[in-house]
Amino acid sequence: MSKSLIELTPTQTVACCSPLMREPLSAVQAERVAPLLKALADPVRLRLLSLVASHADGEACVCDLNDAFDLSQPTISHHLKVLHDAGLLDRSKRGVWVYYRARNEALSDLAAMIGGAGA
Amino acid sequence: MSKSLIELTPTQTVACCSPLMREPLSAVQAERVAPLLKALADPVRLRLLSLVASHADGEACVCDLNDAFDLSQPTISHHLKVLHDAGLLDRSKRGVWVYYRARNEALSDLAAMIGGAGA
DNA sequence: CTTGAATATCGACATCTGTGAATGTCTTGA
DNA sequence: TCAAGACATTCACAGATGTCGATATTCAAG
Repeated sequence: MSKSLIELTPTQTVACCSPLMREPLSAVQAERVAPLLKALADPVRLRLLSLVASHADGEACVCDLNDAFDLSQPTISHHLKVLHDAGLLDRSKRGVWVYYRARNEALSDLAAMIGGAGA
Repeated sequence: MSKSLIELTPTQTVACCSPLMREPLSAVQAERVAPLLKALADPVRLRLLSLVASHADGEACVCDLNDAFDLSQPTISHHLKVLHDAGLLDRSKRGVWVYYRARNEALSDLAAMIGGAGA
């Protein structure tokens, strides 16, 4: 797991719980983490991310994603962009089709910082 | 850990990764999880929650929290209410003072469902 | 080069959200 | 009973967000 979201302090070595509950988040840290949560904090985006992440090859074509919702194509495109801009989805274009892939590292980092360990 | 956020399926027994990446979230599940993330998805609330969670006795007085921010008292009160309504903070009044306590279970449930296991 | 299909971008709109000033509600102490 | 302090609620407002229709962009096929 990468250590990008939170700078590790010496105390970390005696990890007892997630960074969130170990010591107060600095304003800077909070400003860095909040956008990721904001990107996740929407029912449609949660389902989109889950659809992509749980898909066979770990990636999914936008054409498939569009059909899974009762929303317009631009709206789905918008949500995918939000997830991509937040660093939660990777994008790759092959021919006319665009495939998105979940960035598992980003997800587990986020999970670790929220409620990590056994806490 | 409680199992409130996501109903467990038979597949769960062969857990390989978080619910989010194991299989597509249903619309109902997404609608249930999103509000929690929404409550967390704000820099001020992240710091508030972290302040409370990492505080000595696991709880903190509003009077202390107010001083930690350059925001008006009503604004802090509002954010605390959002966290409380989402089920992330417990509230207890003792005398004139109000103490908030982090609901660790809610946090670890959330973490588990986002990026859980080793994924 | 033109057509058609797959995505993205733009413009507009209603709704939601973060914030502060003013005010209300409790509770303690005099 | 009154005054003062701790916290919540209400009101108002600027800015962000989700959505769609229309349009632009990119690519493959013919």
